[in-house]
Order: sequence, then C-alpha cells, then structure tokens
Amino acid sequence: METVLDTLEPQERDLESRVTGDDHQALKLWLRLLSCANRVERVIRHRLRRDFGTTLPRFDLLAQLERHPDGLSMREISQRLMVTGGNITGITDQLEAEGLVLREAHPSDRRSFSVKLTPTGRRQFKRMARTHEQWVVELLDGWSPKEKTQLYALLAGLKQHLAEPVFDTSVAPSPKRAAALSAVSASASKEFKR
Amino acid sequence: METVLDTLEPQERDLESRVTGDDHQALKLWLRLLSCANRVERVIRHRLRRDFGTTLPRFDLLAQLERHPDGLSMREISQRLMVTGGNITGITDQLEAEGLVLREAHPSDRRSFSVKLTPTGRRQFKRMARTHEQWVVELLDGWSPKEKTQLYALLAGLKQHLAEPVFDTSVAPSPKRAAALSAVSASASKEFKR
DNA sequence: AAGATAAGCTTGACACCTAAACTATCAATA
DNA sequence: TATTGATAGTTTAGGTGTCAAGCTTATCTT
Repeated sequence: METVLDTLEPQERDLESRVTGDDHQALKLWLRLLSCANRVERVIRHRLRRDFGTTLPRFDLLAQLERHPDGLSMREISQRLMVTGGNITGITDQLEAEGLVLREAHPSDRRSFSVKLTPTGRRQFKRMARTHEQWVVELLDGWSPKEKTQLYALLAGLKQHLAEPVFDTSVAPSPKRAAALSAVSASASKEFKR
Repeated sequence: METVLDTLEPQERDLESRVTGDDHQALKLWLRLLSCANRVERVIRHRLRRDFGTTLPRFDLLAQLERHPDGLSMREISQRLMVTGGNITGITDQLEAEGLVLREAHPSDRRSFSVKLTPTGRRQFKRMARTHEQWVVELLDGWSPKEKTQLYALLAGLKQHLAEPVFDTSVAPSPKRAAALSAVSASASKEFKR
C-alpha cells in the first residue's frame, strides 16, 4: 500500500483525528469524504427545519416525485432515496396526510400504486427547491468550477466501482460468510443484545 | 453560474436522477457526493452488523477513544463524531453497560468526566478495526492511489470552506433571519406539526 | 459573597432508519 | 387449477439522530 498524502492539520477535531501519520490512505480519504458530506448535510437539514419546518427525507421524496410526474411506486422511491421500504411507508403517510402527495391505484397490479405530487405539493416543493439550490451553491463554493468538474468525474469512478454486486446490501441475507470472524461475531453479538 | 459537466448516465436510478441537463453544477456534484458517501456507509454499516453485531456509531465512538488513551469528555466525543450531546449519553451508556468503556470522574470539574476504553473495549475494537480498514480499502479501490491523493486534497478545500462560521449549526438558535421566507416557513411549520 | 451567566451532561419527545416478519397479490408451472 | 415462489407494501422492535428543556456545577461580575 502506498504511503502518500500530506499530513493532517493539527487542529482537526473530528472523525479524521482517528488516523495519524501518512499511511492508511484509503481510510483517511474515506473519513474526510464522510466528514465533508456530513457537514454539508447537517447545514441543509438545519436550514430546512429552520426555514421550512421540514426535513431532508421529506424534501428528497418530494424532489423525486417532482422529477417523475407520472408517479413512482413505493419500491422505486425507496431505491432512489437509498432507504428501506418500511421507511417510505411512514414518510408517504405523513405527506399524504398533509395533502402534498397522493397514492393512486396501479391499473393492473393491485399490490402496487403510484405516488404523485398534488398541485399543493408541487407548489411547496418548488418554493423550497430554489432556496435549497442556493444553499448547495453556497456550501460548495469552496471549489472552483474547474475543481467541481474534476470532482464530479472522480466520483463517477467510485460510483461505478460501488455498483459491483459484491457491495450490494439490498437483497437477501447471505447464509455463507462469517468464517474467520465467527468467534468475534459471536461474542460481540451476545453483548450487542443489550 | 457555469453550465459545465458531462451528462448523467441514462441508467441512474438514485438521488442523482433529480437533476437533468448540464446546468446546476453544484447541485449535481452534491448529489453525487452524497450518493457515494451513502453507498459506502451502507456497506460498512451492513458488514459491521453482520460480522461483529455492532453499529457504526458505536464503532466510531470506540475509535475515538482508542486514539485518545487519556480519555475524552462527552462534549469532545460529540464534537468529533459530529452529533449532538444527547446522543453520546445513550451510546456511552450502552458501551459502559457492556464493559467496553467507562466514565471516570474529572479531577477538577465535577460536571464533566473522562470516558476511556477498558482493556476489553480496546481488544474488541482492535479486532474490528483491522477488518474495517480492509473494507474501506476495498470499497475505495475504484480509485488509483494518485486519484485518492487528488481527492484528498480537493476535499481539504471544501472542509476549510465549511469551517467558516456561517455554516455553524452547533450553537444557539439565531433570533434573526427568516425574513423573506417567513410566509413559507409559517405555513410549512403548521403542516409539519403532524 | 451573591447573583447572573455559561458550560457539561441528561432526559423526553419525536423523526428517521434498518431488519425481519407479515399480508396480499401476481406469475409460473405441473 | 392448485401449488409454489416471487414481489409490493406494511408493521414492529430497536438503534440513531435532532431539538429543547432541565439539572448541576463553574465562572464571571459587582
């Protein structure tokens, strides 16, 4: 493994303070990536609550529907928001009770239905979306347009790598695995159960 | 605003599908950044549960303590993990009940105390940390060492930008603000309360 | 020294999220 | 057609997160 990378600024006071020295390149990069994403996300959550009295997952759900006027199934929504299905049930319930979205019966599949924005929902989302984008622009203003382009391309590479099936967490549990680690897993699991 | 950036792959099925076209550079970059971070985080959470029966925040808390053998106050832990203090109370309670950490009285400030790893806690963490780092290496293997270095440097820029006081969410609520948005905020808040 | 102010931590209410179990429906096949 | 298996959505239990309010202890001011 390479031992590249500059050193940490001495005043670091967050997740990154976990690693020192100039090795562990991947770990350091991951912690910095996570740290940056968390900071941006925190500000956005905070401002969504402060200025619009709403939350990020609700905003995200509306955003997906706004992009898909023909409606999305619950399954599609959960995939796009990268959360489990049970979650979408609750958030959709709230938004439906508030009159921002509605569930429409699927014509040929009675298990499924199509979630759509109501006119009110669309209007409210659009108002928020403008402000939201300004926040993002402001938050990412530490980068020049050129750097943004560079970043965007670099992240595409990771995204593709992560799309490989090895990293899939969505589907059925694998009855295999847990060989060399079974001892640890057993003891940790015991304690984990309270 | 610039309108740079290549186009989205047509098979995108996640958060990024919110924006189209070649404008909204900052928004697109942010959604891709968030998407990547979420994917990596999901895999790590999933494997921590599967192989060690634990969770990411608990792992992170242990990691901070491992880096600071003299102990950390609750406040320091919450800052480093970038979560609010109330959270740390609960997680520390659990870890203490399991014998992995302990609260020691602070010598001169009776409000505070110092949280430290127990020998058991240290042993368990070290076992997990080795595997954890392998996961990160594997997950970020979509990048060459050179790209990783480049990324790391780019993220440093954002981190510094985000450290500006405008983006602080940690402190007291500001009684000012919410001027042009008050109308929206009022109606949204009403609905927000269930 | 007394009162005001702030800091460290805990608690409570509630939203979000996962994993797993469950219901209902569809589809494939013998 | 009846069984089997997969899929769409909901429910439930429990960990994680926020915010706001409250308690105790420090510190500052006069």
